[in-house]
Amino acid sequence: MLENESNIEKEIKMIPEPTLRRFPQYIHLLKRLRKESTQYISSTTIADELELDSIQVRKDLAITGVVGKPKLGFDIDELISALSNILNWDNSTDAFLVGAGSLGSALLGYKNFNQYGLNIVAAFDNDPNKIGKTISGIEVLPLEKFGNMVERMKVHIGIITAPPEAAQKIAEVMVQSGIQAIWNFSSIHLKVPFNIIVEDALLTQSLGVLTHTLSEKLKKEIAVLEKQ
Amino acid sequence: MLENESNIEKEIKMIPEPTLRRFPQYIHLLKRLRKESTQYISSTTIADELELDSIQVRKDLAITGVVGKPKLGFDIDELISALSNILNWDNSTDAFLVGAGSLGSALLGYKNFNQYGLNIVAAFDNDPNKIGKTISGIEVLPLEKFGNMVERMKVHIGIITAPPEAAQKIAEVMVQSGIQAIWNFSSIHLKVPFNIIVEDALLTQSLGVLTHTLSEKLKKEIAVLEKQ
DNA sequence: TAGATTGTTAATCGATTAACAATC
DNA sequence: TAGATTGTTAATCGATTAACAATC
Repeated sequence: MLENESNIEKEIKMIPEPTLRRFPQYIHLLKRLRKESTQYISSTTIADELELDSIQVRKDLAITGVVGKPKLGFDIDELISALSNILNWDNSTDAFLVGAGSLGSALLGYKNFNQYGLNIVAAFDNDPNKIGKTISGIEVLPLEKFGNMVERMKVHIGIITAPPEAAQKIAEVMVQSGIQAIWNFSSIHLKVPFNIIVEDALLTQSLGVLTHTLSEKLKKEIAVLEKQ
Repeated sequence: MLENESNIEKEIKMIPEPTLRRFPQYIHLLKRLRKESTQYISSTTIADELELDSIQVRKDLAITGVVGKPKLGFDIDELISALSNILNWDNSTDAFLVGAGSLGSALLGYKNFNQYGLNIVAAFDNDPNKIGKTISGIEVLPLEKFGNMVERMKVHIGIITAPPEAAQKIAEVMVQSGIQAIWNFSSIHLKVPFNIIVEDALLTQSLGVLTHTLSEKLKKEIAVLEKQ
């Protein structure tokens, strides 16, 4: 009972988003290291591998509640299970996907998501050419069935891989059906009630940073050449 | 000549990364609004649409050099072209993709990238079952040909959609071949020389935020129910 | 003109980094 | 023990937000 209360307390203070975003990186690295049968790892090693600051790593890991041993470091298995628990990657959560185009099909074929707590159980579209097709073992259903099935299967996560013009409407259908969290792969900003979680995959954001940084680099190189 | 100098000066001060990451969002919104034939838009409207702070929007837009008109706002077309120029989305940059699995195939099929300055011109893999296949009009070539073709076609961008075990080695091949920027879809952290640009797509990071936030939400709701 | 909006300088906030004592 | 490493408190840094003058 007491332990339970302190757990709730622990969860009340929100994890800073930058920290939360580093957690998956830690998990990936730790799982790789575990295969090499090392039992302990120091914050310095983690920092080196991920090109972070070791103080930052220690502060991040402090949030998990796992305590390290001076001179030894942290128990890798302990870290993996603590981090997985925080991200809820130790449970499998069902999700419905809407938009069975190329990106949607890719996600349906990406069985690795199961490793990260996500289980895509059904796909929907309103294109008659796609409805009825089976992609990676999952049949594409007509969008009209979405609402009923969300209720019946108590699904909480919706994934939008539809084109931008359709995305907002799909989000609204999802919210009305009782979806609580949306993973948005469309490039538009979705407007949903405050209590609905939206996480944007933001592929074009990432691409923008890449194309900008590269063009700056090339410009600088040309500038240097011209000076000579 | 003078103008040229001031241009170089302008580009020397780096754009803060959070700002840079909002630029694609602005472009998406502005393109959508332009279709509705509005010519001007205020920072307040942009902020409302994207759920940002209007002061932040003004500060971001100030970086583009586009000046707004009091009481009217900013010229949408001017903003689009200034932002596109900064991201280098008004040019088309060729890219090679390595890893013709499900995610790689999806990206090959995603013709929208052309709109964002990226043109995937060839795909590579070392799986004999995939080599020779044509995906969305692009033939999958053996990885051994990568180096030669990068040199011949002067390609600067490499995209990694291979499994994590293979990713680091592919990155090294890319660097040796003269690739300058890598768009990394694998979950591992790539180690490359300091002057090579790496941008991670970080799908699992995004997924981690989603699954964590949802589980916290559900926990809270259960806690509230139990109190009653 | 009055009022909406821009653009800039200053204040705040929160994350990162530094410093250092505690520990095995 | 000596030294590497943890964990915490304080300092720094940079982005966000506030305040307000300038402008059409």
